[in-house]
Amino acid sequence: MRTMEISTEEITRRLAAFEDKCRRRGLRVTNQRREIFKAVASSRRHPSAEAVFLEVRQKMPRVSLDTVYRTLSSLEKMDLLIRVGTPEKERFDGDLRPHAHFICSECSEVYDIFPPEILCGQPSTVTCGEIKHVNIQFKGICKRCQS
Amino acid sequence: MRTMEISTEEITRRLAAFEDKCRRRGLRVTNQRREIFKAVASSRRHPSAEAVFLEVRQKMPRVSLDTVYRTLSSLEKMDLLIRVGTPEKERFDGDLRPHAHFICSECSEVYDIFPPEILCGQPSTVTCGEIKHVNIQFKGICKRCQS
DNA sequence: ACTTAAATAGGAAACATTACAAATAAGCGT
DNA sequence: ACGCTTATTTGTAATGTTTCCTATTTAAGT
Repeated sequence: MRTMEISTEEITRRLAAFEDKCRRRGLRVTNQRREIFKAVASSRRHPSAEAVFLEVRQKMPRVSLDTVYRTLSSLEKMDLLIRVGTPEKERFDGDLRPHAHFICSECSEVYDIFPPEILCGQPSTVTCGEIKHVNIQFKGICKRCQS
Repeated sequence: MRTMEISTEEITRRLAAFEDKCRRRGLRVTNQRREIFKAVASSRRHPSAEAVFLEVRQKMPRVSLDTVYRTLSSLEKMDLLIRVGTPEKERFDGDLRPHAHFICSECSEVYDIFPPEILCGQPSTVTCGEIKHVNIQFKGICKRCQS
């Protein structure tokens, strides 16, 4: 299995970009935000809010779950992560490259599927498993809400 | 706007297919199941469980919410509908033709996008609205759970 | 260092969804 | 058609995730 780790240099670079983005928007750069961002950006595991909470709490034992949820939402608004809605709970992905997700209906694990695998794979099979259902979602603001 | 209604003949045909499918699986054909199936199959509105509940309750005032949830899940297992996970609540779609969904981030309305529109549309625009994020999901059973 | 508005912690609330035990009814054989 | 068996439903309680609220803390500019 491919490693789930991302290089320290990459994280440092993205952390600096994150802090820049906060300042440009007039948002304060707090330790909580830094740690929550790092937890998502450094993982390829598509962590849930609770997983992020447990991870961050190792370094900041007093962090609250509310802060985690609030911060994850603001990171999403800043386009620093995307939300992956699984049937049971929300999970978060710091990898912004266009890609699909394979969600296991047994264990709810989330696997990445990058374009070549989608385009070249057998009709209903990719290396992650057997595809049963496809759910392609576009999110944005509809014409009715724009006017 | 395109009509949201589906012809009575089509509904009758699909209802018969649904009853057949139940009997083949040894599931009892109850009035609750019939009404819940009809509510989803006859709508193009991607109703939530609560919307189905309110619709069905018009004809069956004593139907319970639990029955609606249970039945929607079994209809999904029977491949008679698909689940559309929106950020706030689950919604259900009786249209099984391969198509994508556009979810408004303001009002959470769900619009259908059929392949030609996806393939021929401008990069980040379809007739539903302005696309901000794409979430392509494949669901199935992963290799780890298969073994 | 001081000020001030923004952000956080902790607990309570809201929300959708599921679980449970008692009551009901579908489908079968007679 | 009648009753029997057991799956299904009902009504309510419980669960689990996410959000709200207020006092307290803290980042960042003066």
